[in-house]
Amino acid sequence: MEYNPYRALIKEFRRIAEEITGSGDLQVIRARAGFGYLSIPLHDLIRGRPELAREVNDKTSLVKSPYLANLRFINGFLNTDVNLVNYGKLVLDSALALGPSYGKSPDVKPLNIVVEHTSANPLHPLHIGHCRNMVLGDSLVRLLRFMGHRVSARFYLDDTGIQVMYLALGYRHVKDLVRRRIELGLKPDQVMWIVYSVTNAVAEVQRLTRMLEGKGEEEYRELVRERDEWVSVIADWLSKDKELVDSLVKALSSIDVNSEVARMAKAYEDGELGVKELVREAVNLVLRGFEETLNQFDVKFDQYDWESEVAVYNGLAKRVIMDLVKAAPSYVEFKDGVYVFRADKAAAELKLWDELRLPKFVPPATLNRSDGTTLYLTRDVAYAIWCLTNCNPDMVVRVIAVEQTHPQAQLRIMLKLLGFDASRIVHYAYEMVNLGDVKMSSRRGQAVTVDSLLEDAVRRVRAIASGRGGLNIDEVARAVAVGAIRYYFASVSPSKQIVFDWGRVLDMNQNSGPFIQYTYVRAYSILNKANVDVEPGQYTVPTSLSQEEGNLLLMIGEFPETLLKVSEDLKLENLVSFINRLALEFNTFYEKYPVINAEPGVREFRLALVKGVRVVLENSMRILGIPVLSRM
RNA sequence: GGGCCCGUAGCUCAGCCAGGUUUAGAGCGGCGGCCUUCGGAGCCGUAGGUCGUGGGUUCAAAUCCCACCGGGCCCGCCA
Repeated sequence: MEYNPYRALIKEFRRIAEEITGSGDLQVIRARAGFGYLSIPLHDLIRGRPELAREVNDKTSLVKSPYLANLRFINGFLNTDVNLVNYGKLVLDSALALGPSYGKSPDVKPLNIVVEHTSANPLHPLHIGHCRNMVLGDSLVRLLRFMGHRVSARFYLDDTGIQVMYLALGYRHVKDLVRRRIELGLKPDQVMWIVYSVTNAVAEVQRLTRMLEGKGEEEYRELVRERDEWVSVIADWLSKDKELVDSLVKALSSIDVNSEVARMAKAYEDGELGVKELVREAVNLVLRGFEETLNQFDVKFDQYDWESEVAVYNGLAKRVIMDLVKAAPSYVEFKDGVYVFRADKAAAELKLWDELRLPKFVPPATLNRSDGTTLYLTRDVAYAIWCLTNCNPDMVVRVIAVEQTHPQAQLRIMLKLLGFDASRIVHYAYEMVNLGDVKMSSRRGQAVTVDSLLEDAVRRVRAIASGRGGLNIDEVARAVAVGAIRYYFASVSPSKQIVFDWGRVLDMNQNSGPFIQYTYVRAYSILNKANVDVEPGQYTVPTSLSQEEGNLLLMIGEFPETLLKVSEDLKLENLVSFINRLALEFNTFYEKYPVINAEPGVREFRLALVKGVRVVLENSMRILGIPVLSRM
């Protein structure tokens, strides 16, 4: 048995090649189709040494190895096939014996890892941008746990930001209406979205109206145009919930929203009781909505870190500024009541680019508002310090949109200057999700929510599944929809922008979550019907294998190595494409060869093979959070 | 103006970090087939590509380097 059969195979090949060539440090690559399975380029070695080339060529036929076959020297490459009878047995025995742990690499040193993800501001329902974050983050959590690391999944809850105060202010005036709607079954974050967006719109209308005074004609027109946009935001919400919006607008009309919000922000940071209660109540309502959505996708957090608790009330955020002044006075400027951190200067003078993986340009950062309240970045530094101190992580993976590259770079520089090991903090950046040519704006009420995406997917799946009897359609539809959505977001490199396309997400054909689930069901039902449990060693690999059987053995053998690389690079999309290839190959095999009705001997082998495929599919699905179904 | 990311088939994307062999891979969509066999959300076949452009490095470039073109994001009291 081997935890990583592929690696064992490579080791064997390298050993033999080194023996033949008398040279060490050879690089094994996958052979191109038609040239065997593995290959070692020897061009450098044999250049100008024809006698060595001849020697290598002669020696290949003498090699004896249980795992390698048909070693030959072609075009400067040492190519080899695999002895599938022996290697295939090693692979299957390993997959069968290890089962749910097949793919784990026991020599990976277990680390303490914090994965912080989703971390949406508690203002409105999660939208498809958050969905990408959530899927990536939760899959990383599952992946790293599978590999044996101790992972803490954390949601950084920004309850201190100015935007939350808009939500809380609006909520103060329509509490009863909000409560009634939630009691009637509306999702709390959905209701609070209206409150947040309308309050924001009223604030914008007020601000723009004030700006109109004494402006020239052109500027005046521009401001009115901008104001009209916000008026139409209110109008849109009005058409959805007239009672709530009417009474909210009426209540806010007598208030200077912007200055009240600023006052509340200060009061909340100071821990003033009334405001604190109000904000917590509002935030908790939105959070209840988040959790409903997260549960649908089986996303669990070990901890919600409330920013006010981990960064503000403990005084850390303010101390960050003072400590920075002390530790790096030449990089902190003070003017007009505001501290500015010269990240640009620090990065350049201390040459931190490589150590902290910084972009070549990092802009300066303002650390506080002139009214004394803290800014997000400063609180974020405080949170990082809190996290490094309290969670004792070897690595902190933060799933955060790529547009925050600069603030995240500034954060690492500050941490470094404050004496912390900032290189442990990894900004796992993902590109944004667009709706065609419009950028989403939850503030303006323009966003596709995760809930609506899921419901649409469920509807779509129901249409396909309704023809099948004897199963709980609703439960299955939900699991398949979740699988489709998770697969889609995990399959695209985080560095690529996504133009959101319902058709692609809801595609249930090959290269999709449902396709993987379906393939698993096929494997499962064969094994279920055969009703025998194949154990390691209870079968022999036939000498005449089909192409498909051989490919499946090789792929099962590659799984641990693939997974190891995926977990080192944090590239989930490579796991996705691996299982898609495996599923394609398995379905080809499935169509062509009987398993249960195969002749004795072959039957046992094929059952073992199917079981091996099932093990790899199941482990992969668990890592990607694709629900595992036995019927669908 | 500066920095970062993306550009591969009509469309959506792997492959690039650690270059490798003669035909650069998937899916969707086209077109043509397969329901007497373990579940057809499947399978088989077929058409479709100057790997954005131009240089360079190399025995060898989609992959590394440089320049340019196209798209996106960021660049001090939002997050």
